[in-house]
Amino acid sequence: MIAIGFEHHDHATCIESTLRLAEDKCVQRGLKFTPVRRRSLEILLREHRAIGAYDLLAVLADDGHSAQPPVAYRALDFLVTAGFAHKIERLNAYIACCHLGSDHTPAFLICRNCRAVCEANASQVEIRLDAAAQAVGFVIERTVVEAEGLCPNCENAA
Amino acid sequence: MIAIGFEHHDHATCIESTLRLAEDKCVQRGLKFTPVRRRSLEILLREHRAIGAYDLLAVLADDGHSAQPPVAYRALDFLVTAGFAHKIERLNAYIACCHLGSDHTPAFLICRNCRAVCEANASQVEIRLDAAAQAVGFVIERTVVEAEGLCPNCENAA
DNA sequence: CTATCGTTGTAATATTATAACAATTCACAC
DNA sequence: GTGTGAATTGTTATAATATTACAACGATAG
Repeated sequence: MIAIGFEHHDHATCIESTLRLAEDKCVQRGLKFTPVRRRSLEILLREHRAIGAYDLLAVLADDGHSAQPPVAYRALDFLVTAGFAHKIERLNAYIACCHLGSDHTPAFLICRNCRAVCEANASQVEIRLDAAAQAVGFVIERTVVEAEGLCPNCENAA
Repeated sequence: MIAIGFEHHDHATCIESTLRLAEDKCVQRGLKFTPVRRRSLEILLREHRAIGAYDLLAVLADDGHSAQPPVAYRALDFLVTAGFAHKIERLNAYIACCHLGSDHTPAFLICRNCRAVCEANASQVEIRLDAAAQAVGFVIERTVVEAEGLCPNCENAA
Protein backbone atom coordinates (compact mmCIF):
# COMPACT_ATOMS: atom_id res chain seq x y z
CA MET A 1 0.00 0.00 0.00
CA ILE A 2 1.42 3.31 -1.04
CA ALA A 3 0.09 6.82 -0.72
CA ILE A 4 -2.03 8.46 -3.37
CA GLY A 5 -3.35 11.82 -2.47
CA PHE A 6 -1.54 10.93 0.72
CA GLU A 7 -3.99 8.09 1.26
CA HIS A 8 -3.51 4.38 0.77
CA HIS A 9 -4.65 2.13 -2.01
CA ASP A 10 -3.76 -0.92 -4.10
CA HIS A 11 -0.90 0.48 -6.09
CA ALA A 12 -0.17 -2.41 -8.42
CA THR A 13 -3.72 -2.36 -9.74
CA CYS A 14 -3.57 1.42 -10.00
CA ILE A 15 -0.48 1.20 -12.22
CA GLU A 16 -1.90 -1.60 -14.34
CA SER A 17 -5.19 0.06 -15.03
CA THR A 18 -3.62 3.41 -15.82
CA LEU A 19 -1.18 1.85 -18.27
CA ARG A 20 -4.02 0.05 -19.97
CA LEU A 21 -6.02 3.24 -20.14
CA ALA A 22 -3.07 5.07 -21.68
CA GLU A 23 -2.66 2.30 -24.19
CA ASP A 24 -6.30 2.59 -25.20
CA LYS A 25 -5.99 6.34 -25.61
CA CYS A 26 -2.98 5.90 -27.87
CA VAL A 27 -4.81 3.45 -30.08
CA GLN A 28 -7.82 5.77 -30.26
CA ARG A 29 -5.68 8.73 -31.24
CA GLY A 30 -3.15 6.95 -33.40
CA LEU A 31 -0.25 7.65 -31.05
CA LYS A 32 2.62 5.25 -30.65
CA PHE A 33 2.99 3.93 -27.15
CA THR A 34 6.54 2.71 -27.70
CA PRO A 35 8.52 0.74 -25.10
CA VAL A 36 10.44 3.77 -23.78
CA ARG A 37 7.25 5.77 -23.49
CA ARG A 38 5.35 3.00 -21.81
CA ARG A 39 8.20 2.24 -19.48
CA SER A 40 8.58 5.94 -18.61
CA LEU A 41 4.95 6.20 -17.65
CA GLU A 42 5.29 3.05 -15.61
CA ILE A 43 8.25 4.54 -13.76
CA LEU A 44 6.35 7.74 -13.06
CA LEU A 45 3.33 5.77 -11.91
CA ARG A 46 5.39 3.78 -9.46
CA GLU A 47 5.58 6.78 -7.17
CA HIS A 48 3.08 9.45 -6.38
CA ARG A 49 5.99 11.81 -6.25
CA ALA A 50 7.59 14.12 -8.74
CA ILE A 51 10.48 12.52 -10.60
CA GLY A 52 13.24 14.53 -12.22
CA ALA A 53 14.09 13.90 -15.86
CA TYR A 54 17.52 12.66 -14.86
CA ASP A 55 16.07 10.33 -12.26
CA LEU A 56 13.86 8.84 -14.93
CA LEU A 57 16.85 8.64 -17.23
CA ALA A 58 18.81 6.68 -14.65
CA VAL A 59 16.07 4.08 -14.37
CA LEU A 60 15.74 3.84 -18.14
CA ALA A 61 19.49 3.37 -18.36
CA ASP A 62 19.31 0.49 -15.88
CA ASP A 63 16.74 -1.04 -18.19
CA GLY A 64 19.28 -0.95 -20.99
CA HIS A 65 17.94 2.07 -22.82
CA SER A 66 20.25 4.80 -24.03
CA ALA A 67 21.22 7.09 -21.19
CA GLN A 68 21.31 10.36 -23.10
CA PRO A 69 19.11 13.19 -21.78
CA PRO A 70 17.00 13.54 -24.92
CA VAL A 71 15.69 10.03 -24.36
CA ALA A 72 14.11 11.07 -21.09
CA TYR A 73 12.99 14.48 -22.25
CA ARG A 74 11.35 13.09 -25.36
CA ALA A 75 9.47 10.46 -23.43
CA LEU A 76 8.34 13.05 -20.90
CA ASP A 77 7.33 15.40 -23.65
CA PHE A 78 5.22 12.70 -25.22
CA LEU A 79 3.56 11.82 -21.93
CA VAL A 80 2.86 15.43 -21.03
CA THR A 81 1.51 16.26 -24.48
CA ALA A 82 -0.70 13.19 -24.43
CA GLY A 83 -1.96 14.22 -20.99
CA PHE A 84 -0.55 11.12 -19.28
CA ALA A 85 1.80 13.14 -17.10
CA HIS A 86 2.23 16.66 -15.83
CA LYS A 87 5.25 18.80 -15.21
CA ILE A 88 5.52 20.22 -11.72
CA GLU A 89 7.04 23.60 -12.50
CA ARG A 90 7.95 24.31 -8.92
CA LEU A 91 10.19 21.24 -8.84
CA ASN A 92 11.24 20.95 -12.46
CA ALA A 93 10.00 17.42 -12.18
CA TYR A 94 7.30 15.19 -13.56
CA ILE A 95 4.41 13.16 -12.27
CA ALA A 96 1.93 10.72 -13.76
CA CYS A 97 -1.58 12.06 -14.17
CA CYS A 98 -4.02 10.36 -11.86
CA HIS A 99 -7.16 11.66 -13.53
CA LEU A 100 -6.27 10.21 -16.86
CA GLY A 101 -9.09 10.64 -19.24
CA SER A 102 -10.87 13.67 -17.89
CA ASP A 103 -9.90 16.97 -19.48
CA HIS A 104 -8.87 19.10 -16.54
CA THR A 105 -6.79 22.02 -15.35
CA PRO A 106 -4.65 20.17 -12.87
CA ALA A 107 -3.90 21.55 -9.41
CA PHE A 108 -1.18 20.06 -7.26
CA LEU A 109 -0.41 19.83 -3.58
CA ILE A 110 3.35 19.54 -3.21
CA CYS A 111 5.03 18.55 0.03
CA ARG A 112 8.14 20.68 0.47
CA ASN A 113 9.61 18.06 2.74
CA CYS A 114 9.21 14.71 0.97
CA ARG A 115 8.36 15.84 -2.56
CA ALA A 116 5.11 13.87 -2.49
CA VAL A 117 2.67 15.33 -4.94
CA CYS A 118 -1.09 14.96 -4.93
CA GLU A 119 -3.15 15.97 -7.89
CA ALA A 120 -6.14 17.64 -6.31
CA ASN A 121 -9.60 16.46 -7.09
CA ALA A 122 -10.80 18.85 -9.78
CA SER A 123 -14.25 19.09 -8.26
CA GLN A 124 -12.79 20.55 -5.08
CA VAL A 125 -10.71 23.14 -6.84
CA GLU A 126 -11.91 26.48 -7.96
CA ILE A 127 -9.76 28.79 -10.00
CA ARG A 128 -11.15 31.87 -11.59
CA LEU A 129 -8.75 34.02 -13.53
CA ASP A 130 -10.94 34.94 -16.44
CA ALA A 131 -12.11 38.23 -14.96
CA ALA A 132 -8.52 39.30 -14.42
CA ALA A 133 -7.54 38.09 -17.88
CA GLN A 134 -10.47 39.78 -19.54
CA ALA A 135 -9.72 43.04 -17.74
CA VAL A 136 -6.37 43.30 -19.49
CA GLY A 137 -7.30 41.54 -22.73
CA PHE A 138 -5.28 38.41 -22.09
CA VAL A 139 -6.22 35.04 -23.61
CA ILE A 140 -5.51 32.16 -21.26
CA GLU A 141 -4.50 28.87 -22.84
CA ARG A 142 -3.22 26.89 -19.88
CA THR A 143 -2.99 27.40 -16.14
CA VAL A 144 -0.45 26.13 -13.66
CA VAL A 145 -1.67 25.75 -10.08
CA GLU A 146 0.75 24.40 -7.52
CA ALA A 147 0.32 24.66 -3.77
CA GLU A 148 3.33 24.04 -1.61
CA GLY A 149 3.15 22.95 1.99
CA LEU A 150 3.30 19.88 4.18
CA CYS A 151 1.63 16.57 3.53
CA PRO A 152 -0.04 14.80 6.46
CA ASN A 153 2.91 12.45 6.94
CA CYS A 154 5.47 15.22 7.20
CA GLU A 155 3.14 17.44 9.16
CA ASN A 156 2.80 14.77 11.81
CA ALA A 157 6.48 13.91 11.78
CA ALA A 158 7.38 17.54 12.48
CA MET B 1 5.01 54.80 -21.72
CA ILE B 2 5.45 51.11 -21.22
CA ALA B 3 3.01 48.32 -20.62
CA ILE B 4 1.91 47.26 -17.15
CA GLY B 5 -0.82 44.72 -17.07
CA PHE B 6 -0.48 45.19 -20.81
CA GLU B 7 -1.71 48.75 -20.35
CA HIS B 8 0.23 51.98 -20.44
CA HIS B 9 1.39 54.19 -17.62
CA ASP B 10 4.13 56.53 -16.45
CA HIS B 11 6.90 54.05 -15.92
CA ALA B 12 9.61 56.29 -14.46
CA THR B 13 7.32 57.33 -11.63
CA CYS B 14 6.24 53.74 -11.15
CA ILE B 15 9.86 52.66 -10.66
CA GLU B 16 10.69 55.54 -8.38
CA SER B 17 7.76 55.06 -6.08
CA THR B 18 8.21 51.30 -5.84
CA LEU B 19 11.88 51.66 -4.97
CA ARG B 20 11.00 54.19 -2.29
CA LEU B 21 8.34 51.88 -0.93
CA ALA B 22 10.80 48.98 -0.82
CA GLU B 23 13.30 51.19 0.97
CA ASP B 24 10.72 52.08 3.59
CA LYS B 25 9.83 48.43 4.11
CA CYS B 26 13.49 47.56 4.64
CA VAL B 27 13.92 50.29 7.24
CA GLN B 28 10.75 49.14 9.00
CA ARG B 29 11.90 45.54 9.11
CA GLY B 30 15.60 46.12 9.67
CA LEU B 31 16.61 44.68 6.30
CA LYS B 32 19.60 45.98 4.40
CA PHE B 33 18.68 47.42 1.04
CA THR B 34 22.24 47.27 -0.26
CA PRO B 35 23.34 48.69 -3.63
CA VAL B 36 23.21 45.32 -5.44
CA ARG B 37 19.78 44.58 -4.05
CA ARG B 38 18.42 48.01 -4.84
CA ARG B 39 19.92 47.94 -8.29
CA SER B 40 18.52 44.46 -8.93
CA LEU B 41 15.03 45.57 -8.05
CA GLU B 42 15.46 48.60 -10.27
CA ILE B 43 16.48 46.35 -13.16
CA LEU B 44 13.49 44.10 -12.63
CA LEU B 45 11.19 47.10 -12.38
CA ARG B 46 12.43 48.49 -15.67
CA GLU B 47 10.45 45.85 -17.50
CA HIS B 48 7.12 44.29 -16.81
CA ARG B 49 8.59 41.10 -18.10
CA ALA B 50 10.22 38.14 -16.47
CA ILE B 51 14.00 38.45 -16.32
CA GLY B 52 16.30 35.44 -16.04
CA ALA B 53 18.92 35.37 -13.30
CA TYR B 54 21.65 35.47 -15.90
CA ASP B 55 20.08 38.41 -17.69
CA LEU B 56 20.06 40.27 -14.41
CA LEU B 57 23.63 39.18 -13.82
CA ALA B 58 24.71 40.59 -17.17
CA VAL B 59 23.27 44.01 -16.34
CA LEU B 60 24.85 43.96 -12.90
CA ALA B 61 28.16 43.06 -14.50
CA ASP B 62 27.88 46.06 -16.84
CA ASP B 63 27.43 48.16 -13.72
CA GLY B 64 30.75 46.92 -12.44
CA HIS B 65 29.46 44.37 -9.98
CA SER B 66 30.92 40.91 -9.79
CA ALA B 67 29.59 38.66 -12.53
CA GLN B 68 29.39 35.40 -10.64
CA PRO B 69 25.99 33.70 -10.54
CA PRO B 70 25.61 33.82 -6.75
CA VAL B 71 25.53 37.61 -6.92
CA ALA B 72 22.34 37.51 -8.96
CA TYR B 73 20.79 34.59 -7.11
CA ARG B 74 21.42 36.18 -3.72
CA ALA B 75 19.90 39.46 -4.75
CA LEU B 76 16.89 37.68 -6.22
CA ASP B 77 16.53 35.56 -3.14
CA PHE B 78 16.51 38.67 -0.99
CA LEU B 79 13.93 40.38 -3.17
CA VAL B 80 11.66 37.35 -3.35
CA THR B 81 11.89 36.70 0.39
CA ALA B 82 11.17 40.34 1.13
CA GLY B 83 8.17 40.17 -1.19
CA PHE B 84 9.61 42.73 -3.62
CA ALA B 85 9.78 40.26 -6.47
CA HIS B 86 8.30 36.95 -7.51
CA LYS B 87 9.70 33.96 -9.29
CA ILE B 88 7.80 32.88 -12.38
CA GLU B 89 8.21 29.13 -12.12
CA ARG B 90 7.02 28.48 -15.63
CA LEU B 91 9.88 30.57 -17.02
CA ASN B 92 12.52 30.13 -14.34
CA ALA B 93 12.63 33.89 -14.30
CA TYR B 94 11.85 36.77 -12.01
CA ILE B 95 9.64 39.80 -11.96
CA ALA B 96 9.19 42.79 -9.67
CA CYS B 97 6.06 42.73 -7.57
CA CYS B 98 3.61 45.38 -8.58
CA HIS B 99 1.36 45.11 -5.56
CA LEU B 100 4.16 45.80 -3.15
CA GLY B 101 2.81 46.18 0.32
CA SER B 102 -0.33 44.14 0.17
CA ASP B 103 -0.02 40.59 1.38
CA HIS B 104 -1.26 38.52 -1.51
CA THR B 105 -1.17 35.19 -3.30
CA PRO B 106 0.07 36.40 -6.63
CA ALA B 107 -1.40 35.17 -9.90
CA PHE B 108 0.33 35.80 -13.18
CA LEU B 109 -0.67 36.10 -16.80
CA ILE B 110 2.30 35.08 -18.90
CA CYS B 111 2.51 35.73 -22.62
CA ARG B 112 4.08 32.71 -24.27
CA ASN B 113 5.15 34.85 -27.19
CA CYS B 114 6.83 37.95 -25.74
CA ARG B 115 7.37 36.86 -22.15
CA ALA B 116 5.39 39.83 -20.86
CA VAL B 117 4.01 39.10 -17.43
CA CYS B 118 1.11 40.76 -15.71
CA GLU B 119 0.45 40.25 -12.05
CA ALA B 120 -3.29 39.88 -11.93
CA ASN B 121 -5.34 42.12 -9.74
CA ALA B 122 -5.91 40.07 -6.60
CA SER B 123 -9.52 41.19 -6.32
CA GLN B 124 -10.31 39.62 -9.67
CA VAL B 125 -8.71 36.30 -8.87
CA GLU B 126 -10.34 33.49 -7.04
CA ILE B 127 -8.45 30.42 -6.01
CA ARG B 128 -9.92 27.88 -3.71
CA LEU B 129 -7.79 24.87 -2.90
CA ASP B 130 -8.55 24.53 0.78
CA ALA B 131 -11.33 21.99 0.30
CA ALA B 132 -9.01 19.80 -1.74
CA ALA B 133 -6.19 20.28 0.76
CA GLN B 134 -8.40 19.58 3.73
CA ALA B 135 -9.76 16.45 2.10
CA VAL B 136 -6.29 14.87 2.11
CA GLY B 137 -4.93 16.56 5.22
CA PHE B 138 -2.50 18.82 3.43
CA VAL B 139 -1.39 22.16 4.90
CA ILE B 140 -0.88 24.81 2.23
CA GLU B 141 1.83 27.37 2.84
CA ARG B 142 2.17 29.01 -0.53
CA THR B 143 0.44 28.79 -3.88
CA VAL B 144 1.78 29.31 -7.37
CA VAL B 145 -0.74 30.41 -9.98
CA GLU B 146 0.49 31.06 -13.48
CA ALA B 147 -1.69 31.32 -16.56
CA GLU B 148 -0.03 31.04 -19.91
CA GLY B 149 -1.46 32.46 -23.10
CA LEU B 150 -1.29 35.47 -25.36
CA CYS B 151 -1.18 39.10 -24.28
CA PRO B 152 -3.29 41.59 -26.26
CA ASN B 153 -0.30 42.81 -28.25
CA CYS B 154 0.71 39.36 -29.43
CA GLU B 155 -2.90 38.28 -29.88
CA ASN B 156 -3.45 41.14 -32.29
CA ALA B 157 -0.14 40.66 -34.05
CA ALA B 158 -1.04 37.01 -34.76
C1' DC C 1 38.94 47.81 20.00
C1' DT C 2 37.39 43.49 18.57
C1' DA C 3 34.24 39.68 18.15
C1' DT C 4 30.38 38.62 15.58
C1' DC C 5 27.21 38.26 11.99
C1' DG C 6 25.47 39.30 7.65
C1' DT C 7 26.96 40.43 3.19
C1' DT C 8 29.95 40.13 -0.87
C1' DG C 9 33.74 38.03 -3.92
C1' DT C 10 35.20 34.05 -6.27
C1' DA C 11 35.97 29.38 -8.00
C1' DA C 12 34.15 25.27 -8.87
C1' DT C 13 30.47 22.34 -9.93
C1' DA C 14 25.69 20.48 -9.99
C1' DT C 15 21.26 20.26 -12.21
C1' DT C 16 18.01 20.91 -15.83
C1' DA C 17 17.24 21.23 -20.77
C1' DT C 18 17.96 21.67 -25.86
C1' DA C 19 20.10 21.73 -30.58
C1' DA C 20 21.65 19.25 -34.32
C1' DC C 21 22.23 15.50 -37.10
C1' DA C 22 22.73 10.50 -38.13
C1' DA C 23 20.58 5.92 -37.91
C1' DT C 24 16.67 3.16 -37.61
C1' DT C 25 12.00 1.64 -37.79
C1' DC C 26 7.56 1.21 -39.51
C1' DA C 27 3.30 2.19 -42.05
C1' DC C 28 1.77 2.59 -46.43
C1' DA C 29 1.61 3.36 -51.45
C1' DC C 30 2.96 1.44 -55.46
C1' DG D 1 8.13 -6.92 -51.91
C1' DT D 2 10.10 -2.70 -52.39
C1' DG D 3 10.71 2.14 -52.13
C1' DT D 4 9.30 6.29 -49.78
C1' DG D 5 8.39 9.32 -46.16
C1' DA D 6 7.44 10.35 -41.49
C1' DA D 7 8.17 9.45 -36.91
C1' DT D 8 11.17 7.71 -33.56
C1' DT D 9 15.51 6.76 -31.50
C1' DG D 10 20.71 7.17 -30.88
C1' DT D 11 24.45 10.15 -29.99
C1' DT D 12 27.37 14.16 -29.35
C1' DA D 13 27.74 18.42 -27.81
C1' DT D 14 26.39 22.37 -25.42
C1' DA D 15 23.19 25.76 -23.35
C1' DA D 16 20.66 27.52 -19.42
C1' DT D 17 19.66 27.49 -14.66
C1' DA D 18 21.24 27.00 -9.91
C1' DT D 19 24.06 25.77 -5.76
C1' DT D 20 28.08 24.70 -2.68
C1' DA D 21 31.92 26.14 -0.32
C1' DC D 22 35.01 29.12 1.48
C1' DA D 23 37.59 33.47 1.79
C1' DA D 24 37.29 38.45 2.50
C1' DC D 25 35.02 42.44 3.96
C1' DG D 26 32.22 45.67 6.75
C1' DA D 27 28.95 47.38 10.05
C1' DT D 28 27.95 47.34 14.68
C1' DA D 29 27.03 45.70 19.46
C1' DG D 30 29.48 44.93 23.41
